[in-house]
Order: sequence, then C-alpha cells, then structure tokens
Amino acid sequence: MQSTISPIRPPRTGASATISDVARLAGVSESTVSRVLRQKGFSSLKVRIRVQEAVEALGYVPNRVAGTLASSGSSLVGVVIPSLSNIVFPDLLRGASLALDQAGFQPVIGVTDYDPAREETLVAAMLAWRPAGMIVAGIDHSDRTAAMLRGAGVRVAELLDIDGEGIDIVVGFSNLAAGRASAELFLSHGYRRIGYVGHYLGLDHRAAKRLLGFTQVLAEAGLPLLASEIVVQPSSIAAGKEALARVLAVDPTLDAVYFSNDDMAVGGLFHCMENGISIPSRLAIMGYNGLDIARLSPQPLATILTPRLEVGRRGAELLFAGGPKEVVDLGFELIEGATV
Amino acid sequence: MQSTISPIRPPRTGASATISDVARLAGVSESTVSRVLRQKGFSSLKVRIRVQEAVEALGYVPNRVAGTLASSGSSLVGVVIPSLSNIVFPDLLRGASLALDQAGFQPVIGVTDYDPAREETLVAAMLAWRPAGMIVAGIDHSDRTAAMLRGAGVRVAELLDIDGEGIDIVVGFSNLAAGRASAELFLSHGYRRIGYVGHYLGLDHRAAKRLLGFTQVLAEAGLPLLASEIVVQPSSIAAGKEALARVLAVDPTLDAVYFSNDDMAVGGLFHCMENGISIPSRLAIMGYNGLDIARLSPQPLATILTPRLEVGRRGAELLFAGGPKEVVDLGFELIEGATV
DNA sequence: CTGAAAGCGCTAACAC
DNA sequence: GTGTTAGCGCTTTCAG
Repeated sequence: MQSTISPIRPPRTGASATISDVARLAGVSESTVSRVLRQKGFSSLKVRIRVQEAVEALGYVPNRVAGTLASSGSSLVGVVIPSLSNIVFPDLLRGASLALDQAGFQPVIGVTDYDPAREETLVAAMLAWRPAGMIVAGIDHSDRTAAMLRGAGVRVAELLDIDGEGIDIVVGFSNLAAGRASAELFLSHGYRRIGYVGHYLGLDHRAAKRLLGFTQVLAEAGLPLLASEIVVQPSSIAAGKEALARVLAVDPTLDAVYFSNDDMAVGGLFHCMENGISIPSRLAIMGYNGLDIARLSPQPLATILTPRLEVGRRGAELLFAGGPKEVVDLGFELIEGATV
Repeated sequence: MQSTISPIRPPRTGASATISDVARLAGVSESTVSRVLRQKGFSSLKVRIRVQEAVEALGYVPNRVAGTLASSGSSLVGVVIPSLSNIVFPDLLRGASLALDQAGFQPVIGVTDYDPAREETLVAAMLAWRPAGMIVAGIDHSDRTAAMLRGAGVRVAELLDIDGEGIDIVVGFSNLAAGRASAELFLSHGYRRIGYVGHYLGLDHRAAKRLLGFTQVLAEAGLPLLASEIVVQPSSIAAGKEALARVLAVDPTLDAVYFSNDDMAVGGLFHCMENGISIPSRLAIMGYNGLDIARLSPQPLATILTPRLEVGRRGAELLFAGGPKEVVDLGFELIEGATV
C-alpha cells in the first residue's frame, strides 16, 4: 500500500526535528513551543499537552546550540587539567562534575599534559564555546592564558593551589605549606640525612612548591638536601622504584626520603620491601596525596591527604554563586602512617 | 586628556568582539573575514594580513556556537562513562582525548555513576549539543538510551565490552572471556575450593559478565562457587579488604578467591598480609585490570591487563574514519603474577 | 578574489 | 495566553 500524502511536511530525514516541526504538528507557534518546553511564562494545559505529544511523536530534542546563541547563556563549563593519569585530576573532575550537573552545567574537558602551550590552545578552544565558566588547575599560567581567562567575561575558578595570585576564584590549599609540614615531620622524628625523589618539576608547579617548602624548612634547620633524583617521566610507581634505587646509590647514608607524590613513594616502598631495606628504621619515606593505596597498605605511608573532591566541588559551586573574587583554603591533612 | 571619538564603533564592552567588529576594523566584509579565518577559498595576502591584525587588535575569538549553528558541524563529542573513581575510565578518557584533539574535537563528558537513568539524561543532554559523535562505555543501555543513540544521526562508539549487540562501532574485549581465562588459570594450578569477592554487580554489566564467564568454567569442571561476598559499595581497596575477611569467615576452606577487579584484590592482598595468610600457598587470589599497583608490587597480583587507553583511542578514531559498523576486539593479557 | 543576502534553530521582546 | 518579529554570530551560496 502506498503511503498517503501527509498534509504536514515531515521532518527532513537525516536532520533532527526542529522546534518548527513541533509547532506545526501541535498547531501552535514556535514561541509557544519554546515557552512550554522551558516552562517559562504560562500556557494553557491543553496547549502544553499538545506540544508534549508532538515532541514525543517527533522525538524532538531541543538544539542547545541554537538556544545558546539566541539566549547567550551557555550551559557548558570549560575544565582544563594537566593530566588524567594521576588520580588527583579525575578526583577533581568528579567533584566539579557533581556540582556542575546539579546546577545543570556540562563540563567540556581538556588535558594539557602539563604543557603551557597546550593549555593556551585549550583555553582558547573552550572560550570559543562561550562557556558559562572556566575551571582550571593551578594558578600558574602563561601570560596569554591568563589574559584570555581574565578577558573572557566569565567567572574563572583556579583549583588545587593557593600559593600566588589568582585571577578570580581560587580553591585549594598551600602546596608550600604541605612541603613544609613534610619536612617538619621528618625533623621532629630526628631524621637529618634527607633526600628527595621526584618527577620532572619544570612544569608541575605544585610539586615544585612542595619541594620549595620542604627545603625551606631544612635550610632553616641548617640542613641541606643531601641528594635528589628527578626522573624525566611523569610520576609513577615504576619511576619511584627506580629513582629511589638511584638516590640511595648516590648517597647510601640517607635516613629519610621525601617523594613528589604517593605514586612515587609507593614505588619507593616497593623497592625497600624487595631489597630488605626496613622502613622506617633504616629509611623513612613520605609521599603526598593520601591515596587509598598508601593509606590502607599494611605499612601505611606517611603522606598528606588533600581534599581533591571537595576542591572540585567548591570550585564549581563558587563559579555560579555570584560571590566576589576570593581564595578558599581547604587545607590538607598530615597522615603520619608508619613510614617515618 | 579626553579620548577622541573614534570613527569606528568599539566592540560593546562586556560582550566579546564579533566577526562584524573585525570586518569593520579590517575594512572588509564579514564573509571575507570568515574565509580568511577558516583558510577556505582564497584571499589576497593583503586582506589576510589586515584581517589578522584586526583579530589581534580586538582579541577576537570566533564564536563556535554561532559557527556550529551556521555550518551544522560541531566539534563536540559526547563521552559518557559510569565513573571517574575507577582509573579505568580516566584511562579510557585519556585515550579518547588524545585521538579527539588530534582530530580537532573536544570531549563533553558525563558521569553516570552506573545509573541507567542518569545515562539517559546525560545522553539526551549531550545530544542537545548536536555533537559530532558519541562515545559511551559499554553496550548495555536502557531502551530509551539506545533509541536516542541510534536515532541521533551521528556515529556512536561503545567501548570496553564486546559481549553483545552494539549500535555502531564497538571497541573493547570480551569480559566473558576474561572471566573464563581467570577460572582456567585457577583450575590449571589445581585450585578447587573457589570463592568470589565483588562489588555490587547489578549495574556493572562488565563485572557481571566476567563473573558469568568465571562460573561457567567452574561449572564445566563440575565445580561450584563455594562462597561469594558482594559489597554494596563501589569497588575499593577498603571494600576488598573487608569482603575477603567476610568470605573467609563464611568458608575458611577456600583455596582461591576471584575478585571483581584489582582494587578489590589489592584490598584482599593487604588483608592477607596483615593476617599472616600466605599467598598463594594458603590462598590464591586474582584481580582484573592490570593496574600498576598490582603488577609492580613485590608480590605481583595475578590479573588481566586491559588495553584501556588503546580502546579509548581506537574508539575515537573510528568515530570519524567513515568506516562501516564494526566490532574491534583488542583482547586482553593474562598476567600470572605471583598470587596463584 | 570579494560582497550581499539568506538562513542555521532558537529565544525574547512586543503586540494582539 | 499566544503569535509576530527580530535578531544571536556565523557560514554559505550566489553574484559580481
């Protein structure tokens, strides 16, 4: 049987239905459909039902691109982070994601790999979507990135670091203080021959600030950093393992080693276990991040627990709270564990 | 000094410069600016330079919302994953992200928390942006989600699971086979009194498929699963620790335990270390995922390494390769470790 | 090689 | 309450 010719133009195949298709089917105007759908203004029950039916029938999904352009109010939020391999950033993203989608926003994410040039590119690309806000990790950016962020005309949240000058909203904790606290822990336990094992810091400003705080305290106590080993790779268990071996080869008399983070420190822990180096009697070690693996291991690692999820959440919340430029210090928690 | 009145209308403050501001400043038409910026068609060097200067001067950033609407070609790709806490998904996202931004696309991400209803909502929300493609984890979706995905008019990549019928592009490996391989490993080592420790599987279809494959092999060998402990929380080291304790309390005669993933298994490993249960002589354990922590520990965990990064990358690549609907099995690697 | 004009799909005044 | 009319900022024919 041949299909009858419908008096109503069917939506073009391939493309999705538009508001005008819905309006035609429901026998009302586009603006009425728009109102019903956004429950703005009032519409009669009858019309509302007819519109809903048409929407269902056509499988209509409003086009947010058009909506955004018309209303100049996007629901996109740009999120720029340096990495996804380090659980810190997925945690941050998760916190942000929770707050964002509670408020009806969607994160567009970009990963810089700690490369300032990529950060610039990504920020520019996100800004092109005229997002409702921007979330970035850290407060150290290239001049151009900072300028773009400043001139974007939207709120910006910089997360995870409060040591320095922020653009707008800053939520995090002091990495400098974390480094200092770590050194103080070592010193209070009587360690004096101290070394450092880290990943490449040139671009990881937060790890660099921790090391700075750490060495400051040592210096104040008249102690040098006796040896340090920096791997060029990103932080990882494997890297920590190898690097600890190397630093101990350079100076076998070390009695404590500070690691750039828990991944590296867990690697160090494994190295010691495999080589019969007893912790902490022969060597004390300390990490940073407060990862589960570090805290729940049979010999819990000394570390610093950071409120990453909360930082992400608060950052995202403040973006739309309408408050003033501010710095929120969420602090961190020193965990002694059993390795110092 | 008072500023002179410029013959050129400055861009409205607050709002960012538009293409028409650039056109006016450069003394050309909007379409010329558009061409120059997208290097489409040809334009004289002179004009190109003038446009570039105007762009710089105004700090003009093209509005992609408008661009997308006009050209009906978005550079957004929707990515829907169940979680960010389990490193598997950040890895997947990283792989996808690599491929996407090499091709000039940007991921908009949504996290479902393993909730099918949230998945529906998120898919609908992403589709509203008329993305260039969709990436979702798994091939098990609610009917409505599947229908939306099918009707979206864009390529869809379903990742991490190939056991079942996909919508379009499917990239992953067989979780069923992974479960079978695990059981076979236990059996080949002579273990017969086997238990299971997992997180809540109702919504984690991939973990459920692994368990199914695992028990199939046991059944084929005429063996029952002697005891199993399911925690209601998401998988974690802490959960694995507690759950192993419970399952051993229920049946102290178990000689091998299969875990739903490495997080749980590492918890189990810790429980054994803390309670003097020697592995594998007293108890064999096996996880899944091939996490660094599991593979690099002094006693490497038996596990299955999955090519998560590669799955993400291939999935994203195939989205725009223009090929036919297909299923790509990237396989997995069984790692015996030292716990069986 | 460049400009003019017509939208993309939707929202937002403003009338009716 | 509901329809009409202009755009939002850009791309894209189509002329010139």
